[in-house]
Amino acid sequence: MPHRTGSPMPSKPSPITMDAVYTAPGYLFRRMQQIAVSIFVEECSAFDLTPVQYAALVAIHTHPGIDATRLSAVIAFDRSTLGNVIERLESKALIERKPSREDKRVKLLYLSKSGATVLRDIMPSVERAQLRMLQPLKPADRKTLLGLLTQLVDLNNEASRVPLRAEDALEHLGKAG
Amino acid sequence: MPHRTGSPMPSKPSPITMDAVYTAPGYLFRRMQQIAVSIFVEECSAFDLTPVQYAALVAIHTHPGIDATRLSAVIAFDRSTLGNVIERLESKALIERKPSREDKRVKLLYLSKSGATVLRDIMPSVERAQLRMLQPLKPADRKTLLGLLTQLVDLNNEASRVPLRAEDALEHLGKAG
DNA sequence: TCTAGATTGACAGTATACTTACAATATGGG
DNA sequence: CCCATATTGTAAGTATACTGTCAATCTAGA
Repeated sequence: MPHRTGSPMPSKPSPITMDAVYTAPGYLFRRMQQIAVSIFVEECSAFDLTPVQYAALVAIHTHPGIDATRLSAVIAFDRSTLGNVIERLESKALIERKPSREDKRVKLLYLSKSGATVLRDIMPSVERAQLRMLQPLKPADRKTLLGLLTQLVDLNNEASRVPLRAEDALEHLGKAG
Repeated sequence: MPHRTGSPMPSKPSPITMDAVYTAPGYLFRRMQQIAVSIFVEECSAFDLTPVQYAALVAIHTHPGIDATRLSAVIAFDRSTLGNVIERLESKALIERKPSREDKRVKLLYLSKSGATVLRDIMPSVERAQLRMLQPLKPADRKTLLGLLTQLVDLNNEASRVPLRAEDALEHLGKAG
């Protein structure tokens, strides 16, 4: 078979079918994300918390006094998006924002009492949701899928616009407000 | 082991850690979706099409004269969301909307000439994007992951708010405008 | 046939998720 | 010490993705 170097070899155009969409990884990831959010919201409806708001609460619980920029790195959200999330959590009185003494630009984040209560109480519902997402698969397949997904997300970390930087969470420890 | 019936057995509360978030399927699906969109947009930047707009174009190409409600079932989007997507595709002149003669409520969707051209030309970029998403895995693992994901999305179809109804696409065939 | 109920597209509202831009503030090199 | 540069939070703009609701229209049962 002849093989040109330089520009990529023009291959036969693939047929444009819905099947090509349905079997594409990108489509499957989007679908699975839709399904996951739907299940989460349903299981946690009593708490009026979205998946993102839940993740933010956990991170603030784990890193009290973290600032918004570091929080965005720890849960891999965009900084701008996170601003709105924080606003909503504050308006629900689940978190508190206090200005830092050391850096006038920074607002440090803490769980409120009611935030800590909600977080503690929502855990069983969150776990139920996570189980339900994988429920249709055989237990061995669940493990396989989780393992491969974990690998893939880790290896593709830099490909996303907001890479996860879990280690950033430690940097606020010297900056108590 | 004692076992109460009625309410679920209260199990030991799990520790609240970021690791619990990072290993949860819901988190991995969200991350993977972020990464997939980022790769798609990067590879297809020359065409100024989002993944959703691309899927809509393919579906309209495959089912010319489909209406918005049926389109939403075929690509598993919410009907309201799809309205905006259609508007944008129309404003870019990639599709055309024509009122149906048989049903005054319905607007039928068709690819424009430039829509067909864009769709044909974008295919190689889309394929490159789909490959890149799974690139970090060994080929055998890519197959395994895709297989499990396909199963899971299919078995969880009804759990999402907007289940896929691929067969709905056929119903417009009697309704030519 | 006539009307109760369903469907269709549109709109408003909420919540991610990203982009770029900006002012206030911090920091480090010269 | 001072200024170029970087960081922080915020805001405006775009695009999903869902919830409702609504009016126009269609359809089917009594």
